[in-house]
Amino acid sequence: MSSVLTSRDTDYSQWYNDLVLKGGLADYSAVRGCMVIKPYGYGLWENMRDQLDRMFKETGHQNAYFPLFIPKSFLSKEAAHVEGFAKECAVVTHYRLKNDPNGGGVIVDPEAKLEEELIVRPTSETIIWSTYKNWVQSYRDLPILVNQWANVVRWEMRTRLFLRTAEFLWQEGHTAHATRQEAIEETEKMLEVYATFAEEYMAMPVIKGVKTANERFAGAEDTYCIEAMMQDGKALQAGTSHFLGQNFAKAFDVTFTDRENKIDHVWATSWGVSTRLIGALVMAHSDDQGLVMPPKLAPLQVVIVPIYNKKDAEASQRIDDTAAAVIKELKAKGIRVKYDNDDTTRPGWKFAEYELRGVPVRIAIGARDLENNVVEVARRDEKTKETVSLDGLSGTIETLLADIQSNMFHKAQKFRDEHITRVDSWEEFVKVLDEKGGFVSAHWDGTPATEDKIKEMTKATIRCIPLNNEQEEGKCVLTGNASKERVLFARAY
RNA sequence: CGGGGAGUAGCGCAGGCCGGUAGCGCAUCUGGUUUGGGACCAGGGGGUCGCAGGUUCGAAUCCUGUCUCCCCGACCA
Repeated sequence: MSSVLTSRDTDYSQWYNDLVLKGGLADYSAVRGCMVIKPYGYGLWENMRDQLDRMFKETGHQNAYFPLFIPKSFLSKEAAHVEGFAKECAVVTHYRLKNDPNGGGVIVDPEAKLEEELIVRPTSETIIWSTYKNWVQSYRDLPILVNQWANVVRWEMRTRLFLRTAEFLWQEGHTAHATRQEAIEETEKMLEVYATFAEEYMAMPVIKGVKTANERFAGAEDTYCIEAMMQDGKALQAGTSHFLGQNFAKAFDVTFTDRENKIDHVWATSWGVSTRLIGALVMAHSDDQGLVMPPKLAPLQVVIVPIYNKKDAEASQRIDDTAAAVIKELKAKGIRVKYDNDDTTRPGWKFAEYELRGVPVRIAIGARDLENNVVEVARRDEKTKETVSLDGLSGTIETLLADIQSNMFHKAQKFRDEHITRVDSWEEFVKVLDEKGGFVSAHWDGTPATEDKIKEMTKATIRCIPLNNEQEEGKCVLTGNASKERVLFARAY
């Protein structure tokens, strides 16, 4: 074995790194905190992006593009916003280099200092709302439903491949509305889009909820989120949708005249998901043999491996012919398939390699199979193999891919559900967090101070207050004060 | 920024305490045999030992400084 993975039990972090690196998703780069997304990882991102993009378009949004650079003064216009992002901004101060007169290569030209420094966007609310000001006069200019696919930079202290990098790819939707109600509906609608995407495409169950004040986006009135559960029992925020109220409209003076000829500030939302979803996908499904990709997003859904026999050229030809016919049928059904007839690696090597890469279905074809009009079909999720007739094979594979997709979801859902624990005492709370992990459903007195205290004592935060949460009288797990509902705590990425 | 670990061939590592001019596995190249779970045989190529100073006749090895990366924590999507 040339590429052995660390097992999840041995070292979960190392297992994750091994998967990302050896599975061919990404590499470390020469720049601290920044990663190279390799073709296989980028192919996965393209599939995610394309599907999300379709869903955004279906809900009435259009794509646009705003600048990478934001004038420093813009960022400071919304108080909470600048507070939230100031500590992690990259700043452009100069616009020119020159040769070092002392012979030390190039240096920043001190004479090329910018009048106003530019921030590399950590998010685009400010540049976008400064623009929307010019787009909106009347209620007839609303709503604005715009999304952009972009890179952003947040100078994180500690980074992890895909989960937290200094630069990452994402989409950010920014919408403007005439009424509070409409903006809230938009926020909820996009949360629903994210939840559907996570569950139906990533096969990753999520809990929809609202963030507490502590965890809210800087500048939002309400932050909605989808929270997922990883295999090590830690929670991961997979997407957020913010109701921004009139905060940014006020900061950038974006007003409109309504039907009653009254002037009001515009109501806003923003929502985003990032390449972090790739990290979520990896940690939600993969195993000690490597990645496990959900068929709907897998860059490669089916790989066909020929089992040649050099002494029988005629049989090898029949294998190639059969594979060609199978590929034609699969492609006709829109299935992403590859024929790996590279004769420099042997079948066993290929089997291991495609398992590491998480290709959902593998078909092996040898001379022996052809004599019986069958092939060997292996599924990655359950690591099982069976002999399947060549007749109607593409239909069989199509059904199998759908079955894998649904099996992966149900497996992840079962795991997630088993990792939601209701607790009613502090002892239990700490015990469950330490010994079992996962979400802990407990009463909380509703104060930020209590949440902070709990975080300090246990490193657990409130991941969300689930939507449509059951109302139930109870006592705060820490303070014993009255509480009307349970919230979900967890240690999180 | 604190705590831990590591920089020696493309990858993974040994050598270091006891200084003498670098080795193993995998990968790679050539030829051959092979192909149903990471093949085998034979031959070959590849390294200013992270960087900079110092000690010494001589430094991967000792000393000083410095840089980088990974893991854990504080900050966060």
